[in-house]
Amino acid sequence: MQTEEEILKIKKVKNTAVRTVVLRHLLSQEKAQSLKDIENALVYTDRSSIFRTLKTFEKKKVIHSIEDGSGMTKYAVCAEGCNCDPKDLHYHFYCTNCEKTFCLFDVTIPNIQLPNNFKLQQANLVVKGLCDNCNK
Amino acid sequence: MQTEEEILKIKKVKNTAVRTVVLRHLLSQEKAQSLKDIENALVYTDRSSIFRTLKTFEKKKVIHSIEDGSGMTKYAVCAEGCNCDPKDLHYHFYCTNCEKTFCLFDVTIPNIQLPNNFKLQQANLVVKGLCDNCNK
DNA sequence: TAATCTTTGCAATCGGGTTGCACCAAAAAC
DNA sequence: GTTTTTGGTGCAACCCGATTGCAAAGATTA
Repeated sequence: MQTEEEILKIKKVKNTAVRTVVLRHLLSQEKAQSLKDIENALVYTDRSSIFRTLKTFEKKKVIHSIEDGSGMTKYAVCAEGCNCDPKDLHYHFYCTNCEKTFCLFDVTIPNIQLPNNFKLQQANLVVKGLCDNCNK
Repeated sequence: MQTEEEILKIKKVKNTAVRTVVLRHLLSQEKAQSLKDIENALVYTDRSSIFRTLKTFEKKKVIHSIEDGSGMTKYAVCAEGCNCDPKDLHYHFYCTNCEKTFCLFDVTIPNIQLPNNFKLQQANLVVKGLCDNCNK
């Protein structure tokens, strides 16, 4: 497991106080975090600083963003060696009742054959419905 | 081709002035329309009335909504016999440069095998990148 | 006709995201 | 080592799509 400092060094992002705590928070959470999640966790850090930090992280591929159907963009730390390639995609299942998001790692996604000369940058595959707990 | 009145009758939605013009507009457009699109087209109709009309239409399955990656919810009239089943799904491709949305009807989508007892209601499969025109 | 329910228009609000600006701290140039 | 430059931070304000409270107008029922 890499420390925050190591990750930032590898990804060539200057280490600052805000960046360290934001990255530490993201690393400590199991689930992808929204700006609001981070804001609530880091009460002494300004929202816009967190926001700009996330944008910086995303540009430098420290983290990637996820649209999970909840309406809020979520962020998660890239795994080691992750190039944010849209290859290892997975569906997100968003329960419209309990508002939880599930990552459907087991559902395979075929190659998306785009029309000629279209370039894939990102894919958000969001399925909405009722989870097992709410479907009773 | 059904008239607005016929569609509303079939779907058991009371016919009103606003509903007729909103539905007529949606029927007249090739592309799915956002609230703002409709607002711009129907200058004398109030935004919140259009909004509530869209919500009513959606509940009564006159139209369905689409998240195409543009950030604005779009609406389109259900085809005859459409139950808003998430069967005849297709990907949307959103060009991050020119901000146009493309429907990728030709890209087949396999059955999404959800975990036990999960219920599919809706799917938004949005692929983002550069379209052929912008990928030069 | 009177009472009730629904639709409509207006204004206000909400909430996630974003930006302008001044201040401050670190890095680079002198 | 001091000055200049660059970049990060905090605060407040703004943007914009979506949504709601409320009262007036219209339709429906008793």
